[in-house]
Amino acid sequence: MNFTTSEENYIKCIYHLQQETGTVNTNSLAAEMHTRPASVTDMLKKLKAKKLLQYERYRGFKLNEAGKKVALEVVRKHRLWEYFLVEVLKFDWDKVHPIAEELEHISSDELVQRLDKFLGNPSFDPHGDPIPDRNGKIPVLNQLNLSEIPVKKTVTVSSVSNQTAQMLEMLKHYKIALGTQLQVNKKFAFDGSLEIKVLKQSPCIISEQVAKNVFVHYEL
Amino acid sequence: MNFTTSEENYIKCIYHLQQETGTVNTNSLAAEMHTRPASVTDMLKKLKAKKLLQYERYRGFKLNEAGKKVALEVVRKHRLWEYFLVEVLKFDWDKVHPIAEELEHISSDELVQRLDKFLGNPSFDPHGDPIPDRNGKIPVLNQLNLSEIPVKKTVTVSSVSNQTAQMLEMLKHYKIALGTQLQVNKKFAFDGSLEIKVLKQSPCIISEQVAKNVFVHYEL
DNA sequence: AATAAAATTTAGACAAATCTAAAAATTTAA
DNA sequence: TTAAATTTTTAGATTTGTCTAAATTTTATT
Repeated sequence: MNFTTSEENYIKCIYHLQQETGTVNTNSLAAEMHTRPASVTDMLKKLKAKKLLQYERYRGFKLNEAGKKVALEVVRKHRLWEYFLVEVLKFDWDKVHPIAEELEHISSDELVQRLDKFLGNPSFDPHGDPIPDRNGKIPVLNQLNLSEIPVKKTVTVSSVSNQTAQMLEMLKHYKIALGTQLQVNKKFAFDGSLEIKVLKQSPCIISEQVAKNVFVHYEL
Repeated sequence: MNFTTSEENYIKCIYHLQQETGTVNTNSLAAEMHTRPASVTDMLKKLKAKKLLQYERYRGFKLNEAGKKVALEVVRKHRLWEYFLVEVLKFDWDKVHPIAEELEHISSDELVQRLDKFLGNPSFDPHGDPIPDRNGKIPVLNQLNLSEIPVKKTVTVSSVSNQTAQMLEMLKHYKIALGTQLQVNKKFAFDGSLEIKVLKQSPCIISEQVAKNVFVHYEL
C-alpha cells in the first residue's frame, strides 16, 4: 500500500504520541501537527479506511499493527537520513531534522536498504534515538554511566547530565558529542579517571568527575 | 521564491523541450508530462504569474532567465543525486532515474552544496549528462573517440557505439561503463592498441577495435 | 441528575492540481 | 480564401488536504 506524505506525517505523529500515552486524542494530535481538530478527524477517517487505526467516534484511537509497521518505516528512514546528514555530509546535528522530514518520504525501499548498508547499519541516530531495523525491530537502549561500563566495550554517548558551558567546552575538546562512539581502554583505581578512545581519535584521559556526567548506551 | 513539486516538474520539462526546439507548445508539453493540454494551460498561467515564462495565448512559450535558473537548479539536483545513487550507493545506472525524480525536489540549498562537495564536485552524471554548477554553468562536453585522446588526460566515458552483448561483456570485464573515468597511459603504434588506467583499477590493454567504439568527454 | 465545560465531529467552503467536454483561435489546404 | 483540421483555452467537475463555524457527544461539576 502507498501513503501520501500527509498520511505518513500523521502516522508518525500518532506513533510518537501513543508511545507516551498509550492512546491518542484528537486535540493533542492537532496540537502536535500544528493543525485543527477538524483536520485530524478528516485524516483519521482516511487512516481508518486504510485499516491502520483502532478508532471509534468520540473515543481515543491508536495505531494497529499495520499502522505501527508504517510508522516504524518512516521513523527508520528519518533517522537513517539524519545519520547520513551528520556523519557523511557533516551537518551539525541540530540542523538536520527539517531536511530529514523531507527525505523520510522518498519511497524507494531499495534506497533505504542501500543507505542503511552504506552507513554500516547504524543502531542510533545523531540525537541518540534508536533506528528501527528493516523488520521494525528497535534496538534496546541500555543507558549506563560512562564510569560504570566494562572496558573495551564500544558504546554511544546518549546524554550529558551537566550541560554547563564549561562541561560542553570540555566535551567539545575531547570530540565527544551525542552519538559519539567510544571505548574505555583503562580504569585507574587511584582517582577513578578513565582512558577512553573516541572513534577516529587518539586515546585520552578524562576525570571521574567528567565521566559521572556522561551517559552512554549500547545494544543488548 | 518557492515552487511546488508539480511546478518544478513542468519547469524542468519545458527546459528540456526548449533545448531542442527553441520554443515549446502546449500539446508537446502535455505529451511529455503525460497529462492533458488543459492541465498544461492551467500550469502555464501559474508559471506566468510567477514571471518564469514568456507566454502568449495561442502562441508558443519558453522559460525566461528566471525560469531557466530554476530549471538548472532542479537539473543540478537530479544529476547530483543520480551520481550519489550510482557511485556511493552502488545502484545500477539504469535504476536511478525514478528515485532521483523524487530526491530532486528536496528543498535545502545547503544539502545540495554539501552533497556536491562530498561527491567531489562531479561534472557529469552516470548517464554522461553534464551537471550544472551552483551558478547554473553547464560543463561543455567535448566528445572524442577514445583512440584520439591525448595520453594522461583524465576523461569520462560518455557513449559506446557498438552495443552488442559481446562488446558489453568486454567492457564489463574492463570495468568500463558510462561515466567511468580513465586515462590513456600509452599508445602502441604497432597495432593501435592502448594501455588504459581505469580509476581504482590496474592498467590494462585494449585493442584499437574496442577503442574505436568508445566515446569519451572531458571539460574544456 | 442537570448543567457547564471540554472534546470531537459534521457541514460547508477553499486552494491546488488535475480531468472532460466544449468553445475559440490558429493553421493548413483544397 | 474559405472550410477543415489542429491547437489552445475556457468552463465546470473531481480529489486531497485543509479550514471555520456550528452541532453533537462525552466528561466534569455542582
